[in-house]
Amino acid sequence: MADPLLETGADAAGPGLPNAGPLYKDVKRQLMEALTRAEWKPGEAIPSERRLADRFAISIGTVRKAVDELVAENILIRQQGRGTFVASHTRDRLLFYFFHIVPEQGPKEYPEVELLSFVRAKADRAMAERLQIVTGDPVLRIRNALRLAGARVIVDDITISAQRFPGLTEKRFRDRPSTIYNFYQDFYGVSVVRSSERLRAVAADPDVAALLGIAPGAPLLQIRRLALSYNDLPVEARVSHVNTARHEYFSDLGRS
Amino acid sequence: MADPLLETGADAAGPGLPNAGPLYKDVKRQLMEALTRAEWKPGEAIPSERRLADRFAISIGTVRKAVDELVAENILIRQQGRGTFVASHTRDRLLFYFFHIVPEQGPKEYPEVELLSFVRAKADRAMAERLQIVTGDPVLRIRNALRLAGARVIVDDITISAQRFPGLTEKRFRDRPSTIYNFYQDFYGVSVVRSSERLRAVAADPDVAALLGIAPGAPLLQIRRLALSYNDLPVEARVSHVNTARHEYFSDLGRS
DNA sequence: TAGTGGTCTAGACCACGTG
DNA sequence: ACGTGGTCTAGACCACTAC
Repeated sequence: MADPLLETGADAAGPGLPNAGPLYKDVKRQLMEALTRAEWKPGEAIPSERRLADRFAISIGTVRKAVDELVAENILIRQQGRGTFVASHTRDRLLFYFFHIVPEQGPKEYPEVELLSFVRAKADRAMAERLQIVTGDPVLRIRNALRLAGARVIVDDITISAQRFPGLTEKRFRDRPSTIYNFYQDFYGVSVVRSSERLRAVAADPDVAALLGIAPGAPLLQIRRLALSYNDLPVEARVSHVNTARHEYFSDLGRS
Repeated sequence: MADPLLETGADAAGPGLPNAGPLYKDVKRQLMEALTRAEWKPGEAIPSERRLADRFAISIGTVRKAVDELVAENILIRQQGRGTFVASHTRDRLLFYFFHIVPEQGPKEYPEVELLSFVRAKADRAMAERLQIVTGDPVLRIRNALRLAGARVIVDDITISAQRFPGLTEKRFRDRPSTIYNFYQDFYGVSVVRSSERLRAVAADPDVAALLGIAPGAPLLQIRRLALSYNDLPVEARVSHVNTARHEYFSDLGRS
C-alpha cells in the first residue's frame, strides 16, 4: 500500500461513511460467500495465501487472520506445505466432530447404520420453525438404528426439508456410498459445519425399546440435534435415543 | 532484533541443539507458569503487551500470538483500552462456561445451592485415579441440591482431595461468600479452567428421587464432570443427577 | 493526554510436502 | 527446486478507557 493516507486501517471507505469494521472480517465474509456459492468445493484447496492477498489487495497477515477464524470454526483446514482445504466430511472428521457417543470402556467405534424407515410427511409448526421452513411444507422422516460393536445402541429419527433435498428417494438414500452428512454434501452441495444439541433423560417408548432390545420405560438418553450449514442455515433435525447402559455421551468444555 | 543471523525464528538455540519449537509456544508456557505460581492473580491485569515484549525480548506480535491462545482457552481475558486480565470466576462466567442446564423454555437461570451433607471419606481406586491421588487418600464428599425457579432440579455429589484443600470444614464451606469454584479460587488459589463431562441416562435411586420429589426409577440425566486447573490438574469430580422434565443440557459443537 | 489492546502492513526466514 | 503454510519482526495507526 503506497500511501497510508489513502487507505489505512479499517476506515478505507473514506470520511463520513460508516466504519466498515476490521478488514479481515470482511475478507472472512467474502471467503464464506465464495464457499457458499461453491467456488471451491469440499476437499479442494483454496488459493494460496499469497494469491488471496493479491486478489483482495491486502497483506498476507490479514488474509491469515481471516483464514485463522475459518480454520478455528472447522470450515477450512490448513496443511503446511500443501495448502488450505475446504473441510470435507471424511469418516474420521465426522466421528470426531458430530458423533459424541463413546463406549464406557475401550476405544471409540464407528457406528453401523441400518435404515428402518423413510417416509414423506408435512412439517408441524415446531419442526417448521426448527428447519426454518413453512408449516405444512413437505419433509422427509428417516429412522435409522445404529449398531456399535454389533449391538443396536441408538435409534435416530431424522427430519429434513424435502425441498432442500429435491429428488431424494428411499432407494437413493439407501444406496448412498458413504455417511449421511457426506451424502448431503456430495449430492446436494449442503455442508454441515456445526451442530447444536440438547439432551435429556427419557423413558423408552415401546417402539424404541423393542428396537434396542430393552424394557419399555427404561431410561434412555435423548439428544435433539440441529445440524447447521454455513450461515447457520438449518439442514437437519435429528432426535437420537441412546441406550447408555454401556456407552456415554462426552463433552469437553472450556477448550479453545 | 538487530541481526537476523543471530537469532531468527525458532532455532535461536543454535546449531546442533534440538529445535525448541515456536517461540510463542514457549512464551505461552512461561505465561502459564507465571499464572500457576500466582504471579498475577485472577481478576488482576497482566503486564501490557509492550512490557511483556520487553521482558521476553521479543516482538509484540509474538506476545500477542501467545496471549491469543490463552484467551482462546478462557484463561486470560482481553479488554481493549484497559488491559489483559486473568480470568476470574464471576457468576456470569461460571454460568456460561460450566453450567449447561437450561429451562426447556425461557431464559437461563442461576441455580440456588443448598448444602445437604459434608463428610470425610477415603478415595477408592477409581476416584483416586480420577483425582490423580493415591487410593485411600482422604477426600471430602459434598452433596448439594440445586434449585431452579424455586424447585429442586439437580443433586450434585462432589468429591475433592482433602489434601488439596487443607483445613476445609463444613462450616467454612457453608459460609463461603460466593460460588464453589470461586471459593476454590479465592481461598485455595485453585482455578478451574476447563472441564470434561460424560453423560448418560439412569433410573433415579430412592435417595435422589426423594430429594427431587420424583418417583424412584424415573429417568434422570447423570453428568460425571471432572474439573481441571491449569496443566490439566484435576480439582474436583462431580456427579450430577438432573431432572430433565422441564430442563435440558445443551451443548454447542463445531464452534471455534 | 497517555496507555492499553486491535488492526494492518511488508518483508524476512523456517518447516514441510511434492516433484 | 519450488510452492505452501508457519513464525517472527518492526513499526504504523486506530479504538477504547481512564484520568
